[in-house]
Parts: sequence; structure tokens; C-alpha cells
Amino acid sequence: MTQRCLIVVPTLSTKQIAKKQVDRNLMKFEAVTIKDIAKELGLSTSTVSRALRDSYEISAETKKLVLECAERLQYRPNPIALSLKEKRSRSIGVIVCEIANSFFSQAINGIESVAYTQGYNVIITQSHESFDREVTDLDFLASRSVDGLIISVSSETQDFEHIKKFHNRGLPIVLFDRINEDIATHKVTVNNFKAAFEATMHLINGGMRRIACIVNPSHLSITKERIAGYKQALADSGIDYSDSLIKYCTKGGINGAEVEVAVNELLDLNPRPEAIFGLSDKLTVGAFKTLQSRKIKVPDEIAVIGFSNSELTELLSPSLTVIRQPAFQMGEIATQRLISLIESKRPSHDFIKEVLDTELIVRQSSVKPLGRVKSSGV
Amino acid sequence: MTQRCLIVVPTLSTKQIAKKQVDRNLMKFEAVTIKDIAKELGLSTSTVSRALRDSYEISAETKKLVLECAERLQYRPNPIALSLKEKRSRSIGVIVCEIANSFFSQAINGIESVAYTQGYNVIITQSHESFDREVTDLDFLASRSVDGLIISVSSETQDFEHIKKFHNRGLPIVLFDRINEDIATHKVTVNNFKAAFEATMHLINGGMRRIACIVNPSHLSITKERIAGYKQALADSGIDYSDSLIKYCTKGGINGAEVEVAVNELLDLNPRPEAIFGLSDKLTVGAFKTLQSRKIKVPDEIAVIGFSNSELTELLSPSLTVIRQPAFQMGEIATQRLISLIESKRPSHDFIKEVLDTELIVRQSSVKPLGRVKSSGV
DNA sequence: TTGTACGCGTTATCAC
DNA sequence: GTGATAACGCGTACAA
Repeated sequence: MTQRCLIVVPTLSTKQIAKKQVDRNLMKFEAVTIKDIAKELGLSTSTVSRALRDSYEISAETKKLVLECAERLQYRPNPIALSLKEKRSRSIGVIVCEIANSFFSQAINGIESVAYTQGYNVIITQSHESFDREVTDLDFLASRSVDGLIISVSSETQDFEHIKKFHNRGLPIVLFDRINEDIATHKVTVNNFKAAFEATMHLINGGMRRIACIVNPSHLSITKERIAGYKQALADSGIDYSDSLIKYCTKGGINGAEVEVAVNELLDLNPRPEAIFGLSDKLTVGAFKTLQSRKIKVPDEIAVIGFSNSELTELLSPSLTVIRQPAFQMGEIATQRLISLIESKRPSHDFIKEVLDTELIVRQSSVKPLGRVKSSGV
Repeated sequence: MTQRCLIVVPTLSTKQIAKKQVDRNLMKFEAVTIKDIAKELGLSTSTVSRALRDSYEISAETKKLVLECAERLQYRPNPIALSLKEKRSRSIGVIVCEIANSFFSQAINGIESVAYTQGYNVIITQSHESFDREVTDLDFLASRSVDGLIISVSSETQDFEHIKKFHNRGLPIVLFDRINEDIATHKVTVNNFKAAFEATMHLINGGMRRIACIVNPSHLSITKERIAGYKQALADSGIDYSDSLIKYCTKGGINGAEVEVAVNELLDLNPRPEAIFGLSDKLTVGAFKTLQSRKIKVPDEIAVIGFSNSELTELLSPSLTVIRQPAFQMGEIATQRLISLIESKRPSHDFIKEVLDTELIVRQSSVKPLGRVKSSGV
């Protein structure tokens, strides 16, 4: 009986192989499995598996045979099967508003570089500044069994319950850039207060007092911190704060129209502001673009300063004064923290909020021809 | 005996639940499975499975019970298990050289928009213009059971065997931008010949004759086609072609240094070229950057034209004349083709090479102050 | 109408 | 030193 079975096996094997052949003709990609090797060599799958993992209990001879065969058949372990078994996918999910944004594409490069060296796969999704899309992305990534998540929320996100939900269930999450204090986890951000304070002081030192801001929605952490820095600089300089100088962009300037409206409203003010401060990459560039198209002279008629990580700002005319964030490094740190979270055996309870410094790069756009110029820091 | 077993089951169940509790405390993310629902309700997993899929054979009552329980327990199907079973992951892999490049980030947006609406996940990898990295990425994505691949090869890629290997094994692949004629599959590209021809003609019509090119390695499809267009324009205008005016950048200008060297070599030529034509996004911007830092007046001393999809080129000083590619649309088309390939029951044998038109946007950088200006089509 | 058994690819455990 | 078996989560053919 046992012998008969041994005869039956090759028959099945042939069938199997025939099936794969047909599938190949049907253009279906079928990977070589450990089973194929086992059949080819007349071994059991467990032996093959152990040989491949270089287990001590397998004879050198068998190992050699298996390895040779695996090489010949181009065997690649199926990570899907491994994920199912090990309950981990060695992949991390990323949610950002938009990758076509210098800050985020640089951050993703940082994320990827660390993930890559640690053997993790990166799955990137974009919220396009939509809360609903962010929720979908999150559900999608979590259900796809990513081992952890790196998130910078959308401009619409006020409520963090969707993130808390997964975090509470034990999914490792690191927040960066646009963060939330209520979620007990690692966070990576920059000193937004200081960055905005310095930028505003730079303008004030240049003789400007009516400084307008184009900003993201007020509920975002970065908006709050940056506005606070701006206000502090005004207060320290004895300048009254005015709500009318703050223009909010619901969608974070993801479509230029919103920024254009904001800039136009600012230009219609009487008296006009002497400077525009863009509180994020898209907003800065969008504001500059609008001014150029309206042929407003920068910095003569109105100065421009703002957050931006674009490589091209120094080549603009006038060259743009920017606050540059260490985006790549932020991505690196966030990923290191996330992986340590993923790989730690026990739940961690002390979380680090990493606050990095920004760099104020003073160029032409923020310096009035006749104004006193005095660089503040950096 | 059977009865005893029935008693044993709840015991195991309790154990199971206890285990999950512990795991949760250990911060390990454990998803709710169909099994949990089955246990909770005293049903079999298959009944639950069928109820969830709204099978006709399940009573309305049971369905309601199951659905309610699934909702309460926050059940989400495990796509890893599904992938293993269905041998498809509903995800597509993308390989590009760099996402922090306007052309590619726009293309990825196009890819993502189509994939998203069709229920596909997008996994993005970057080759960083390295052939080895591209091979690793490819292996990685293929082994991770992506259902298909969208690829623009690295600047180092001369040999396409690594791609052919998977393609021959039946993995659906669509090539875009930097393509290869030897692989029988769908391709999406632009009319590079025409684009380069028009750009060169534009310069020639502006009175320039010594037109230098900064280009990617000569083995890339886009390089060949663009150089051919350039040469044709020269030939049509009775201008001799000279090798000395063509500067190759092995790494596609991914690091600025390479482009800087190339530009400096061109500037050292005697006589100097009257114009520089950047044959890809990074090269164009890199060349412009180098000229600015060397304080060479553009276009007076040397004109600049080139491929670029950056949003900021119109704001540069001088504003940059560019050839703009329909990147988003290219991504969309590539993805549609790929998904149709993935979902077609039978192997397709007629492949489409989609060739889209580019747009020449004439701005200041390519127009000599005293030159005759004549726009050559859009 | 519901339950049982199997298979997807892999590895750990136990048996020989 | 090697093989058989169970398990991961799910869907489904088959059995009841």
C-alpha cells in the first residue's frame, strides 16, 4: 500500500506540473514553491524547507541538492504565505497628503532608506488632503497587515479617532509633521514655533510690521505652533496681532485656486500687508506664484517668506527666503522608531517626541530694498 | 466522544481568547478573524464566511446575526489569507528611479488614481538610477506577489533580461517612459523624437546653431529618440552635428555634481555653445542651476531649454522654456493597460505602444534678446 | 440551511 | 537525517 502510494505521487506531480504549464500559457504568473523542489527531488517539503534554512539536522549532501535545485528553478519564498504564518508582513504603511510635494517626497526617501536596509517594504498612500481618503487609506493599510504605520494627517483631519482605534488595538504607529498630542506614541516634528518666530522676526527686523500669513486649517498641530511663533514675534516687537491678516486654506493649497483667493484678499486689504508668510510648502509656492502672475513686485511691493523644501526656490526670481525642514532626516527617524516599536517584544511606554531644528535660508524675497536687514539666527 | 469534543471546543475557544488578550497587552496587533465570529456565535467558519459574502444558502436570520457580530467585533477580512488563496494580491508594483522628481511623482499620481478606483494597492519602489537596486526591487515586488508591474528603468539599465525573465513567466508588466522594444507588452511613452526636434528647431529658429545637449546614457530609449530628433533638426537646417556638444550623465543627474561637470565642460568649449538642451527633468534643472551659480546670463550668454515637469519652471528667472510631458495621463494609461492585462482571462498578444504628445512651452530662457523668435508649433 | 474537509505556501513539532 | 502533520485565515465543493 505504501509502495503504491509512492507510485501515485509522481502521477500527481505530473498532473501538477501539467497544470502549471497550462497556466503559464494562459499568462498566469505561477511561482515555484517548496513543493516543486520536493517533488523534483523526491523529498518531503519539510526536508526542503529545512535545507533551505540551513538547518543542522539536514545532511550536507541533501542541502547541496536542494540548494542547487532551488537555484535552478529560481525558487523564491512566498512572502504572502510567510506573512500568514508569522502574522507580520515586513512592510510598513505610509500616509501623507501628497507625494508630489518636496517635503513629503524627501521624507519618503528617508523612510525608504531606513526601511530598505532593515528589510521592510514601504507602501505609500496619499490622502490628497481628504479626511475620508485618509480613513480609507488607514483601513486599507491596517487590513493589509502592515506591521506599522507612519502618518502625517490630512489638512481636513480634526478628529484622530480613526488613528487611535488602530493604535489602541496595538498597531505600531509613528506620527510625523502634522501630529497629535493625544496619541501616546513616537512623534517626529520640527520646532515649528521657533521656525515661525525666527521667520517673523526676520521680517520685523527688516522693517515690516503688517505681516500676513497664509496657513493650513487652524486645527492642525503645525498651524497652531507656527501661528503661535508668529504671534510671539509680533508681541515681542510690540506689534498688534490682527485676524484679518491670517488667511486659511482648507485644502492646504493642494489646488492653487484656494491660495490665489487668499492672496487676492490680502492684496485688497487697505493698507496692504508688507509681507506674506507661507506656513507650508504648497502655500508658500502658491502665494509666490499668484504674486508673480499678478505682476506684484517681490519684495518691493510685498515680501515673501515661507516654509518650503523645494530645490528650486533659490533659483526663483527673486530667490525665495525659506524655512527648510530636515525632511529626509525626519523620515529616517520616524522609521527607526517605528521599526523599534514593531520589533520590541514588550509594549513600550516611554515615547519620544523628536523635535528637530529648521533652517532659515534668507534670500532676496524677504529683504526690502530700503529696509534694515538683520538676519535672525542661523 | 463527539459530545466530549463539543465540550472541548469552548475550552479551546476560551484559551484562544485569553491568548489574544495577552497579545493585545503585549501590544501585538491581532486582527479579528472569521473564527472568532464563529466561536462567538457557535457557528462554523464556513457559515460565517458565507453569511459575510451574503450567500443565498444562508438564512436571513443567521446573516443578520453574523453581520451584527462582525460589525461589533470590527471584523476585517485578512487580505493576506485571501492573496494566498486566490494567488493574487490586488496590488501593483511600480519601479521608478526617483519619486522626488516632478515627472515621476505626477505619473505616480496618475497610476494611483486609476489603481485606487479599481481597488488595487500601489507599492512604489525607487531604483535611484541604480541597476542593482532595480533588480532587487523587481525581485522584491515579484516575490511579494504583486499582480503586475509598471516600470521605468534606471539610467544604468542596458540589459532587460531581469524584466524579461518575469515577463516570460507570465507576470503582467507595462513599461513607460524609458522603455524597451524587445519586450512584447504594452508601453506608454511620448513622442520623444518630435519633442526634441521641435525644441531644437525652436532654438535654431531663434538664430542658434551651436546647440549642446546634456543627456542620459545613450542606451536608454528616451535618449536615443531625443538625440535622433535633435540630429534631425540639425540636419534639416544644414547644421553639422558634433559629438563634442553631447555630454552624457551616467546617473541621469540624480546628483547635481555630474551635471555641473558636464555644464562646465561645455562652457569651456571654444567656441562656447549658444544653447543647452536638457534631455530630462533633472538634467534641465541641474544645468540651469549650474549656470546660475556660475553667474552665466541666460539666455544672453547661453540659452536653456529642456524636458521638465516641475511646477516652478515658469517662476524661475529667466522663466524656463520646457517640454512638458503628460505625466499624469501616462500613469493613468499605463495602469489601465496593466489592469486589463491582469484581469484578462487569456494571454493577450496585441500590445499597444501608446505615444503621447508633449507640449513645448516657450518662455524666456530660450529666446536670445536679439535673436529672431519664431515659435515652432506647440 | 449548515457543517466538514481541503488547499493556498510555509514552518514548527513531533514521529520514525 | 528525514517525513508526516498541523496551523496561519479564508473560500468552497461536498456532505448531511
